[in-house]
Amino acid sequence: MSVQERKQRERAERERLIVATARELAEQQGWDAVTTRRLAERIEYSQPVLYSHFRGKREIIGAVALDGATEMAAVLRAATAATAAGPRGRVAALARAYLDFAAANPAVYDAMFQLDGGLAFAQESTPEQLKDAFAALLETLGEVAGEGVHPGVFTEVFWAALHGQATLTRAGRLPAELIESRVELLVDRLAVV
Amino acid sequence: MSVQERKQRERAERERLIVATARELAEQQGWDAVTTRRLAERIEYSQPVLYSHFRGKREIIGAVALDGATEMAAVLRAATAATAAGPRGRVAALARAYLDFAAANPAVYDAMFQLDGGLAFAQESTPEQLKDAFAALLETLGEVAGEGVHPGVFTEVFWAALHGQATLTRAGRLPAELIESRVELLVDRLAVV
DNA sequence: CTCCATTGTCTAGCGGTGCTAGGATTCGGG
DNA sequence: CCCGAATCCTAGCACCGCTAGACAATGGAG
Repeated sequence: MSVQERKQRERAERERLIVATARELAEQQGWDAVTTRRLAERIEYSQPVLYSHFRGKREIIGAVALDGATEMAAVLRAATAATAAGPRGRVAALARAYLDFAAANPAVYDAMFQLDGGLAFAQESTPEQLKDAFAALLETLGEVAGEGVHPGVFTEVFWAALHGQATLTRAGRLPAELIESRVELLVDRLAVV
Repeated sequence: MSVQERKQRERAERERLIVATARELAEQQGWDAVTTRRLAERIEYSQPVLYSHFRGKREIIGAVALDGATEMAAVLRAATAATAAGPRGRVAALARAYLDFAAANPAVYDAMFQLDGGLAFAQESTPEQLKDAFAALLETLGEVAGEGVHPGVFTEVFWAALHGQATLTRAGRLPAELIESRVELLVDRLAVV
């Protein structure tokens, strides 16, 4: 029995290694550089080993996305918890933390929201990590939805606005200089305090 | 002389054919299906012909994006012009037209804002078509920026918010049912009327 | 009208991709 | 100790973007 358990542990460990390596490689050189060959070489196994853990490349991206969601949820909660000021301050802190996370972890952010990781969204079968990341947004944003506005819908709108700024800024579609004034404007207008 | 002119015309015509075919194929089966081989087959020339018009696939995507920008600018201006109601009504019409365009032409929208078409953004060398599409947004949104708010920055924020909704909705990240209430909320909060 | 140079186009191929079939090897249980 | 099962790798498929070099068509000069 113990032997089987050890093997299972080693297998799980190797799976974590794959995901971590994929993330690292994507963050260093972009997702285009994450090929199954390079990834296999980095973990010092042959290509087919990857396919004994994941159905294919898309599932690996999905795994990175789930890791990222967990991390993002923690980052967002930490940011709002650290802010003593009222709702307005918490929302501003949340927005900045979100954009900072996206800027600091572009590959992970892409895995979550830009690439196809084969994940379900906004439905029952959505993985727990994604629901929780959304919940982290909802906790703070629900306070400032305003009367008669569904907190969930408000969170979606605010989130989409942040997402737009995150992606357009990183892709060079929005000038990088005025990031701060854009997030200020967004918080001022959307949040009801 | 006339012979050369005819050849030039035919060449320009073929270039238009390439771009139109790429767009059509992308809209039908997604950008992944737009390979140089398939594209060449559809226009009934061999692959290398594509490279006598464009540096590579990315430039073809860029050409589709420019076409899309021209079209989008026209659509947005038509939508606002057709609305008699005041600034609030024009902004709402603009927002709906934008989201409709993105939903109706997903491949073109991707070429413009999601994929790498090798285009410059938000700088001097930005192609005229892109500047004009942004100008179309600015014309209507500048009216409702509110006092002390730079119209350009306001337009960027509003645009990013729309872009976020467009991409997240299409990728299944946001439920499709509440599109209308999300755009309503966005307009109500962001626009100062 | 003939010849040549230029232009245009195609065939074939390079190195890369995601993914998989099938053989070799290792290893635990009887 | 030996056999069967589990594990892993080599080799290869079909496809990708892109390009070198052979070949054919064509317009201009003599």
